[in-house]
Formats: sequence, structure tokens, C-alpha cells
Amino acid sequence: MSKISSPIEQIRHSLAHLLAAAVMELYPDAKRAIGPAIDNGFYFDFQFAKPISDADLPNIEKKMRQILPTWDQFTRHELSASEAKKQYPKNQFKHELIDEFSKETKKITFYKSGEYWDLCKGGHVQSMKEINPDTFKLTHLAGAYWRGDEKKPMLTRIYGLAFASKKELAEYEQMLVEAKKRDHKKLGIELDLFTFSDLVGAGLPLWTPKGTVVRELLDNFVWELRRVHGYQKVEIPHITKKDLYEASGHWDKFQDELLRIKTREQHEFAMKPMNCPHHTQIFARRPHSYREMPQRYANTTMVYRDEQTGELSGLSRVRSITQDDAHVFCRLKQVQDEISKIWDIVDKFYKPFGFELEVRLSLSDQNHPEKYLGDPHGWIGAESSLKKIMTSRGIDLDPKKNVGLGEAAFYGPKIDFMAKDSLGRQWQVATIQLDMNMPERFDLACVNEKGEKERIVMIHAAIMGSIERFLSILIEHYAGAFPLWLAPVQVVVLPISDVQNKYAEEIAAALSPPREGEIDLPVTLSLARRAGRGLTSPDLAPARGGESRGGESLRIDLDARSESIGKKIRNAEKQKIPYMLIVGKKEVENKTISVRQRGEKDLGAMAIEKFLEKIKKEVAAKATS
RNA sequence: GCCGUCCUAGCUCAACUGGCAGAGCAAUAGUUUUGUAAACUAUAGGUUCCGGGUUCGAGUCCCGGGGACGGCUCCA
Repeated sequence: MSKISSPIEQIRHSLAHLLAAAVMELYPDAKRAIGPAIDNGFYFDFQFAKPISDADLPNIEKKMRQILPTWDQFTRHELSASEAKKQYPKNQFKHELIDEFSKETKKITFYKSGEYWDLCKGGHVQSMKEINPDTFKLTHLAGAYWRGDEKKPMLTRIYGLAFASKKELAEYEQMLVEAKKRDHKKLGIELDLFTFSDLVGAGLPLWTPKGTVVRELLDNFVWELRRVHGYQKVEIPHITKKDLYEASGHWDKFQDELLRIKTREQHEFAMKPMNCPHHTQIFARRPHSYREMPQRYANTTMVYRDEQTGELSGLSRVRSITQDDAHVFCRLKQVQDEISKIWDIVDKFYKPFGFELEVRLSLSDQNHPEKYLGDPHGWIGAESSLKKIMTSRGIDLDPKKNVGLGEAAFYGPKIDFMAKDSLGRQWQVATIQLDMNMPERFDLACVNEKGEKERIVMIHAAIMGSIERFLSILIEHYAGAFPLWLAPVQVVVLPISDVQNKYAEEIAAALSPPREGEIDLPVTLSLARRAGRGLTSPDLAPARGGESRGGESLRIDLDARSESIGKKIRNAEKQKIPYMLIVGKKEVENKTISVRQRGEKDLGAMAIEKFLEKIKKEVAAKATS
């Protein structure tokens, strides 16, 4: 463990002592555990005789401020293990630590400040006079298991913020306020993208028309990128007999997280928690020649996992997860090429969003070959091809930064991609996993040039990972203001008075021409007109035999209520609609529209053709940005 | 699952220590015909998350369950 502490870490650590001192004065029966410095402050874990609540925090904080001026330096003392234990009568937590430390060293170090003693390795401020009482604040309570072990007692953790200056503390608190505003759990509901129902259950998001538009746009984007690399769509049932997971090994390993179903005939089924076993059975339907390898199956579909209730959180952690999953069945010698293609897809997909991606390589631990399945020779080959791909992509392999020894899955090494969200949290998004285990278990092979049966490998590849989680990151990344190509409603037409309603209808129809046989949907606010269509990416749109539908039209709303124009604009701004087209007397006379861009002022009047040209350019910028 | 906090109209929130469930926005109807972020009037809207209990009386107190949030643990 590193002993180097920067000054702010010393301040935070010293404040943890101060917190413990305040708690011990107010609650002499409490037992202390540990209290380190963390990224934004400090915490300390206690076991209280009687539970405390958030309401007690101001009092504890007040006591800290009372004690602070009475402290100066921390003085170091050494005690033997038995002397040390006397300092903590009946405190099994400290005794456990002392036993542990005394294995390494005879003497246990203590630090004293004011009248407060505590077992500690050091790393404090020179003098408590350095600490400005306005630079820290207790924030909240939380439960935490002793030593992070769920079988051990649950302690009460008190968290505090601490920074070098009052200004930095204020800035951090401001950032938290901003992050709260962007919270996808709140924004996603306000923008009417998804909802939850107590009747359906926790962790099971329901997707509204608007949310579904965004999901499909994202998935289509992934699909267009995959399609050109020879992927084919497949579809599978969402349940399976347990036999499939017994064969794959998931039944034993993940049985707690499987949602099981028993039929009236007492057959056991399970909801699928992943798609790979199903996909293997599509590949295994008939023998394959080396000439038709690789086989690339793409399938965006929901999986179901019995997550513990306390782990659920908005869209970040749910029980029904949509994976943009793909499996490539290929020969070992094709791995490098296939992974390279997937990496291209990942790069192209993430570029328009402006996400900085971090890449991480997870390898096996060669000292423990027993932890991994299959032939060590296969592992060496697989890992070296992943390494080659990393370096060929200009990534320096650094064991401290982006290589995790022993982090490989038991079936193979993997490359993970991480994106940062608005709170600075890193989320794993895309993943490319090499799997030598599943083909073995399901006896997947092709017939090679010599007419021999050749074992193949599988590559698991998800670009977004989970649409739910990716969307939660996107909502917070954009603060709900999706770029034009992704906005569920791209344009809203706002007539100034009822007199212009007919002209507004004409404008809407011009931007979103109804197709033959299409039922004319009621055009009202918050109902995206012909919602399934929309200008996505013009270079991808035309001449695509049935797949491309209406690349010419926009997703458009008309707000024809008899409300003031100010109110209609306010409404559209709150819904983060990229463009507002205001039509009044002047526009009708001049055959123009007045364009207002989201977050901007009036862009002035223009002809409808000019507006179309402008937004086509904007959408096209997605592909090249 | 564990620790803590919370749950009142679609949303944001009121209702002193247990004493008649209310407001703004949204919705609906009417009036208004509006020029770049909230027009006016009226109407409707409730098993106070659910189920028990204590009490003359429960939104409020107690027990059980559900859900949300902050953490812990977990995440193929």
C-alpha cells in the first residue's frame, strides 16, 4: 500500500480522526472501526449501541467544530499488541486489526491529537490549525459491512466531504446539484422516455413511444455498422429448458440469478440471462464448412436476471436488460481479423456521441492455469492476438493502467470499453470476449481444408452493452438534449394563433409527408407524428430494399392548442425539442417559417427548403463528426 | 439481500404535538387569438403505496409487505 499522501488526503484523513473523536464524545458506547480518506472527503465506520439517523449529523458536525480548535499536532506512539487492545475494550473490530497488524510488526502505532487516541498508520496534517472549518461537511449515513464482507456485521458509515478550500467545496457541491439535474431517473421520466409500474415490478422499465423511437434509432445505428461486416440477424425465444444451461455450465454457476419457470407438467425452464447458449444451437443446426466461416449472428434482445432489490437503480441496473448482442463463430486464425472489425464498429459507433473511450485488456493469470478452461496453448494464442490488436490500435499496454492480469473470464480473455458519464463514473459499455469454452461444451466445429473436424471459437460482442444502461449514460451526457438525429421529436410547429393552424398543418405535412395508405394520426402535442420514421442518416437511407423507410421525413409535432406562443415555446424547450418552427401572420403571407433552435434565440424567417437543407446537413454531420 | 431515509392528485409540495385531506402546475370545458420560456375563469381529479393493529378518532403511532433513493455486497 502506498504511503504517499498528498496534502488534501492528509486533511481528509485527519478529519476522519476528528469525526471519530466527535462521535466517541457524543456516543461513548459506539465502537470504532476504520475511517480512511476517499476521493471527495472521508468516512468512518461505527457500530452504534442505538441506531442514529441523518438528523444526528448536524450535532456530530457541530461537535467536530468544537473539538477542532483544541487539537494541534498528531503525536506518534508505539504500543504492544496487548497494550493496544486495552485501548479498545470489547471492540472486536479493532482487536481484529491489531491481530492482523501484529503479524507484520511487533509494535502497533497510535496517533494522539487532543485527548483522542486511535490506532493508525499515519498520514496526517502537520497541524490541525491548517484545517479551515468551512472546508468540510458531513453528508450522509450508509450501511457498510465490516471489511466489505456481507457475512460480517453491518456497520454505520458516516460520510463527509472535505476539500482544500471553501471554494472547492462549493464547486463540488455545485457539481452534485448539476449532476442531480441531469439524473436520467428524473429526466427520462420528464422527457417521457420510459416509466415504471409497481404492478409490473422493480427493475422492469416500460418503454413509451418516444423512448422506443430512441432505442430503435440506437439499435439501427449499431445494425447498419454491423451489416456491412457481414452480420446476419437471428431471433430466439426468451426462455429455455434448463438442459441448455446445464450444458453451458450456467445452471450451476449462476443459479441464484436465473429466473426459473416450472410448467404444469413440472418441466423446468428459465428466462434467458444471456443469449450465447441459444445462439450456439443455431450454429449447431448443421455441419459447417471452413468456406462459410465465420458465421456472424446479431440479435438485439432482452435478457432477464434476478438482481437483488437493493442493487436496482434507474436504468443503470435493471432486471430486464436489452443487449445488442452478437456472436461470431470463427476459426482461431480468424480471431484477430474479426475482433478488428468489431473494434471498427465500436469506434464508429461512439464517435458521434463524443465519448472518450478507455480500453482495457483482461488476461488470464498464468500462475493459476487451473482457474481457466481449455488448452493453455489456445490461451497463449488467443491472448497474443488480443495483445497484437491492442498495439495495432496504438494502445500501449500498461499493466498498471489498462491490462488486468487474472481478470479474464474463465472461458477466455476479453477487451472492454469504458465510457465516462456526467458524474465522472466509468461505465463498461462495449465488450469483446473471446470464448474457447462454450464451443468445447457444445462441440462446435467446422470441417477444415483437410476434411478434419476443427474446433472453432466464439467471439461475444456487444456495442452498447445494454441499451438501458447506455441510454442512462446518454441522457445524462446530453442532459436530455439529444442531437437532432436521435431526438424523439425533431421539430415542433408552433402556430401563433388558431388562424395559422392550417398553414402549420401544411408545414408539418411538407416536412413529414404521409405515405400511401398511412392513417393520418392525430397531430397533437407529445405525440410524435408518424413516430417510427424520421431523418436518420441520409447517406444510409435510400435504396435499401425495404429496410429504409422514409429517410426523407422528420419526426414532427404540431402544437395547435390555443395557448400563448410563449407557453408553447416554454413547453418545447422543456421537452428539449431541437427545432421550433413558429408560424404567424407574417410567415403565412411570405410563405416562410421562423426557426428557433433549442437553447438559442430566434434564428429568423426562412423558406422551408432552406430549413430542410440546414437540418439535412446537421444530420449528415453525425456520420462524419 | 443488508443498513439508513422516504412514499399524500399525473408532477412539485402543504395539512401544529393524532382531530373536516389542501395549493400551484398538468388535464377537461369555456373565454381569449396571442410574435420567441408560464393568458383568464370554471370543473374534475384521492382506498394519503398495500394489509393488519392501537385509539372515540390514524396521512400522522406500532407491526408486516411493496416501491424509490443513498450506500454496502453482488453483477456471466
